[in-house]
Amino acid sequence: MSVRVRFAPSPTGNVHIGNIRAAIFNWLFARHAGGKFLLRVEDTDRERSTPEAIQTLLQVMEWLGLNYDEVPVYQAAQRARHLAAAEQLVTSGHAFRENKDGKGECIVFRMPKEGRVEYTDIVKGTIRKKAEDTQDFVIVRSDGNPVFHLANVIDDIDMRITHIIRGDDHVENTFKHIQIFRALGDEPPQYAHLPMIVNAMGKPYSKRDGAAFVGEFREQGFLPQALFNFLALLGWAPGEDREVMTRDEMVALFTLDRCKSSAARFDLKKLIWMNGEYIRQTPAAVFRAEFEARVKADGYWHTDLPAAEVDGIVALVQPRTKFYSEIPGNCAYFFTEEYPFDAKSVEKRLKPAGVPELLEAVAQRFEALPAFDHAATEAALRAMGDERGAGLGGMVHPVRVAVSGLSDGPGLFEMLTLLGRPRVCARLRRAAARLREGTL
RNA sequence: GCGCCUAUCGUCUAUCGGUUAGGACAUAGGGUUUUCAUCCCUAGAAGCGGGGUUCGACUCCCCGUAGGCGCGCCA
Repeated sequence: MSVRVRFAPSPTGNVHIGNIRAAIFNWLFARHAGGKFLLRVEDTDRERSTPEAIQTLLQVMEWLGLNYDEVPVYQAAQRARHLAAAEQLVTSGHAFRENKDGKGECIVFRMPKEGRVEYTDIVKGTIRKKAEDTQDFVIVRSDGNPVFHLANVIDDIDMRITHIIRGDDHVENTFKHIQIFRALGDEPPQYAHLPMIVNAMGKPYSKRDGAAFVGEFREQGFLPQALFNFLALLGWAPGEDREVMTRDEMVALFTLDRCKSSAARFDLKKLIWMNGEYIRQTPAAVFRAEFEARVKADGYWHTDLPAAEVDGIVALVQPRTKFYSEIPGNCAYFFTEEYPFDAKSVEKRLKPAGVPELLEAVAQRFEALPAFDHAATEAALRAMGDERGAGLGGMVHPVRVAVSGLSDGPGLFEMLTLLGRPRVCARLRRAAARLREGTL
């Protein structure tokens, strides 16, 4: 029988990283096996399941490249089918009607009370408990609506799901689900319960731990490939010390028996590192599009910059970018004369005595240069550093801060060349003037 | 409270009874560089505790401890 798995989120407007990680594992499993990856939208909560929420869900999946097969199933549309199954269970004696607490008549599923229930979880091994430790549970509410457990199982039957890969907060539910499958005369599918993702404190990862939703990572400028790769490695390891992998490699390597069963902490530092790896691999044109979007959103962008200059900026910025949202703060000086100055850098590099004179002397020297390029500017600063006994560093640091407002960034001479002589000299003189006025 | 699950460097993990317990992130130091990033080198850093089983346990079993999950007419 060919593999059929599903991702069954309830659309609430935000997709939690724990859920999307489950989707990733399902997807990898299906693609590895050459099976089907299906989407089932569990939209029975009419309050939260808005069209916008469903759109968000679909967008997130597309962004991460989680393409699904077949037509998505909307659980709310299966209501009649769920209720029919409940009737069938009543008829066969596996369920009964009851008026609990006077709330009206609901349908309760009867759990076996003798022996033990067990199942073999692909990642957790055999899980068993005494039947007496399980309890009957409601499958149709007194308002006539099917409950999660019922709907979930019926849909899995209808979709001919072969493997259920989900978070391990469902291990207990599985006992219930298995009994429903059997009561309906179906063999339960295979189960694989994934460990939870926890925060730095070892507690379940939530909103309070920073970004918890996929959309937030996207906004911060994480690449889908990086997030995908990173999340895939939370609870799974292909062995052989493989970490940064292409999607195809992950598909080829993925197996459930290499999944761990203990909780994994979300290490943002490692995600940031990995994202940097992916950004450096990104084609320049792709990076440039995102770069432009980010700078525009921040208001610095102007369209009259020659394309070649933008290319130059991108070439300097891309190699040192870890995530896109840090771009505007690092690049303002490429686009405006009103670039902000970092207070600490000003204090350290521009406040010392003699700096205004030094900046003006540099401007003068630069203006006298026959050509304003990397070699010439470097030679000029080296010479001045020697003359003044300040060394190259003594020249470079004040100039960098004066010209960019920051103490770190691309190589200074690449930066100067890109900015061009007029802008560089004007900035040096203006910084000197402002230092004298005390407005810096 | 009852039940189920889990337990290797700070973090993600490798190890399927025999290893100097390996890799990556992070950290520290060094090299390259004008800064940052990259790149390279180096260092420190781990088997929760106690019993077994075994010639030999991180690995298997039991107990304890800690944590997680579940115990809804939520999903």
